Amino acid sequence: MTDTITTIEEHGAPAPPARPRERIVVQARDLFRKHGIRGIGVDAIADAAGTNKMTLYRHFGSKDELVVECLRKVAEDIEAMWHALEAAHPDDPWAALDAWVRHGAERMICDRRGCDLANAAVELAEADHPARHVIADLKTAYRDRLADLCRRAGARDADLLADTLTLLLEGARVSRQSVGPEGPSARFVRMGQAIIATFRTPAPSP
Amino acid sequence: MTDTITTIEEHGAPAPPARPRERIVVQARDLFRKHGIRGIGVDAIADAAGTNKMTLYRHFGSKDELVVECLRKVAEDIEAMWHALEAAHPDDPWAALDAWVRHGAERMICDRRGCDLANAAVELAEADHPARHVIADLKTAYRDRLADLCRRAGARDADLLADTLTLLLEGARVSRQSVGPEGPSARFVRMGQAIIATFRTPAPSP
DNA sequence: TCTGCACGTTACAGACCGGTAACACCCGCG
DNA sequence: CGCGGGTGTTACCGGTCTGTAACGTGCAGA
Repeated sequence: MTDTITTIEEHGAPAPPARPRERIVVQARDLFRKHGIRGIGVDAIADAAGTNKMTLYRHFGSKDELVVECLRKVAEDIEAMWHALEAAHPDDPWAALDAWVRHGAERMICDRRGCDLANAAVELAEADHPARHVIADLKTAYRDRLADLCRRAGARDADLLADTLTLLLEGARVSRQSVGPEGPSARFVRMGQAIIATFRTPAPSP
Repeated sequence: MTDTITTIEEHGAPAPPARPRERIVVQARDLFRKHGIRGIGVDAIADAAGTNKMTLYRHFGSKDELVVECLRKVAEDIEAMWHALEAAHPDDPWAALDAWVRHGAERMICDRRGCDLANAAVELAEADHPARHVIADLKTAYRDRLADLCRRAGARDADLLADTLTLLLEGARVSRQSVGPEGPSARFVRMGQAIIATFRTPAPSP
């Protein structure tokens, strides 16, 4: 019985996960994020995961498959975020919307790079890349979920509000990569809250 | 006196420009846009420009230099857009703002890929890439120009309006690459006009 | 103890990339 | 006519990339 296994088994898995497959995905997500998908090679990913290229290719038939798997993991994180958000504000959709805005801003603070999904869409220019369907599906699901929240809140035009907030966040995250955190994205929270307030009143203009 | 030169001299330069340097830049912009900067090689660019890699390297010391030159050309187009916009609405900033929104939407219709500057910022993940300064400067200049227009129009909070519109357009162009033209970006004009209207009234809420 | 399976290691293939060297060519200009 | 600069051509270098082959190893479970 080696130490490596006992230590892992003892306290969950806070450090590197035991199985090579998970370690690869974790490291791949990190490195794709830092260097871009085209900017890092599978060899470096396997190395960072403490394994080797051969094992990587035994789990993922190609680099593209690994990319898709990483995007799916991103989706899981997003799903968890939604659950936490709705659990924190079960009966107050407006508060949930406000929390969504603030949460979006918080995520931006730590990250120099923006949204993994959007970045991948930009980087993988080929129109038939296998990741593109995944990206489109996830982004659409995200918007629909936000629209559902707006609808439950009784916003004036829930779909338009959801679309506006979606573009605002998307823009903030990409703007950060162009001009940094001091640019227009710095006032994302104020914008979001102001726009939400606009959609809260029944009908201001005739 | 050869034909090639006379024809060019006669009717401006609608077809391929005469000099290899310009042809290279034109083709590079097109191919960078279609395949991404990392997705196309200098050899293919030189080929598309009807010349060869050696000539390309005689004009541009490196691929990065060519990238920077292309971004500068993008800036020239943006400059021309601003001139046209302000010339069309010399004394009506609100109309100019509205035209800006509609023009932004028009540019999106034809383009599957979004903003060259933002795409480059996403793709060139290295923090010290020579193109990053160019991108940041141009994006900042763009925002400042929009803010100036908002200020001249007498908007309630000109800077916040400019930032909001900037993020909205940025988001629309990147969203298109994720979910296509039927996504949230489809209603960019409505959003922009609604937001501008909000900033036009003196102060709606106490 | 034996067997099977996941994993590690090394080496390699084949392609593409950015960038350079050397040389031939053509054409305008003096 | 000769000259020089911009251009075309070919070949090449060294590196990196994705992906594969072949073989060795160590552990787990029967």
